[in-house]
Amino acid sequence: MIRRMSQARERGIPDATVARLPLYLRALNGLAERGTATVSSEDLAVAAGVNSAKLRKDLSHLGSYGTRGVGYDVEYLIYQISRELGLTQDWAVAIVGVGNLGRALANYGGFVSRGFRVAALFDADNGVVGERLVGMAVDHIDQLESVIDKRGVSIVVIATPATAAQQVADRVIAAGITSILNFAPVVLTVPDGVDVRKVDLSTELQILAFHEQRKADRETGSPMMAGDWAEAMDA
Amino acid sequence: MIRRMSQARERGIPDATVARLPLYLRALNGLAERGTATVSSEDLAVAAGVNSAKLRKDLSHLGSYGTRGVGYDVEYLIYQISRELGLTQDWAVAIVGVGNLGRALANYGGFVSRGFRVAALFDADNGVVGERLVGMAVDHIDQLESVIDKRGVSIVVIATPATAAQQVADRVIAAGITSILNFAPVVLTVPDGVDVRKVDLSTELQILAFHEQRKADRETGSPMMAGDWAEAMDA
DNA sequence: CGCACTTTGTGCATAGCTTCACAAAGGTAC
DNA sequence: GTACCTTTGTGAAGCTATGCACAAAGTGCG
Repeated sequence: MIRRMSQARERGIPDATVARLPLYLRALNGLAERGTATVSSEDLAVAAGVNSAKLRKDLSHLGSYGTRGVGYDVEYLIYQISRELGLTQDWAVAIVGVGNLGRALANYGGFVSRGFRVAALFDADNGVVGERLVGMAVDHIDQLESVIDKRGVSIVVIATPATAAQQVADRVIAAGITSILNFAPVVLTVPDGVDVRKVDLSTELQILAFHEQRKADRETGSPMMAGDWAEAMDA
Repeated sequence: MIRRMSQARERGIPDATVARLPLYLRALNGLAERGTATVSSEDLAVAAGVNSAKLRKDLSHLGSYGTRGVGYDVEYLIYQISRELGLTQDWAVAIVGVGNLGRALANYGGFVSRGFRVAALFDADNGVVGERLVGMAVDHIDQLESVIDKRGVSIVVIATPATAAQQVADRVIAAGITSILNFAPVVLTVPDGVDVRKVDLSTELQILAFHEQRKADRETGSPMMAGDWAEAMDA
């Protein structure tokens, strides 16, 4: 096969870049709504909250879609990023676990937006099964494999209690799923080839607490000493 | 001031390390519940899903808390990590926006767990104000500054619609808050010294979609061509 | 006491990411 | 057509993070 693309595109966009593309896409959509036709890397970088050199390097991994002296065509760049991210096709998403979080996710507007569609909802609780959300009846978890198969689900969101998460993961993987978004606070063990992304509220809070504490320490100049273990453990 | 600590502790733990400490903490809590007294870096690394050398290096940034030939004392390490993360004190957290997501967050068990306490709930909708959740009445957003001050809130979770997020951020920052966890899909602009962490569902889904597409491309060997813009834009 | 075994803590090489700085490329005005 | 202006795309340097591999430090047994 001939290597058509410029060397930048051969294969493999850095993970750090992929993680930022959604950010750029959102900023671009905002610009498009306001009717902006072209944008410079500098302005887009400000809108996305990143350094402009980084933005240009990120975009250069997709190809050479800018015009020197002018900037980037907003609509065209939206299309190119969407295509790269695989948003020009529709992804059928299943949500497992229709508790508070599952409901929030199902109702989340940006969810249904470009490229994603809630195609199935599952719960183990018979009090919830049958309930309708966003025009979709909740199926019993027993139906997991058959419904996933029937509706062409390719991404599964796990919003169950921590104790159920691994079991759900095992089942959906056995059913052929290779992309999982996990909200349960556990480390999922999965075979190679399966992508798991984790969203973890308490982790984020803990990281914030760390920095908040650092700021407080810096002001008072009195970090806690290392020797106070025994005392503190009494609490 | 005398530099007491070993050189590893002088100041500044790498961000990448800080981001993993909550993970280790969770794994350790699991071990503690099962009654394990000591654990090797190898076993803990498996439980946390990371490389053991990385785990040891991460822990070495906190100090030298292991015993060669034995491993780490589980309880002691839990305490040290908790202390480093600032979880030995209680953080009062306010949730702004009591929609589906806000409710899910307020009810989230792991939230209230070690170190964090929901101290205030705010909403702009008078239909929601006054409602009780987790033993806490929802206050009107007008009361934001006074309630934050009165209850000693130091971390704010923004779970509002995207359009309201920046405004809420501006107000809580003016009220002295320097740590924000943002669930709204917007880039918040904040002054130096304010930490913002973002949790973004659609970003995560888009990253998954990217990898899912890559897998599909690899199988069929037919990535979409770059020239099809005009056609695709008709859709 | 000494030897064999385990496991930590870290020096070092490597890989990946970020940022600077600038040449190359395109647009515009006259 | 030329001179000037703007902005991209990228080489190169610096920084951060990762993972190997091993010396140092501790345990336990005979």
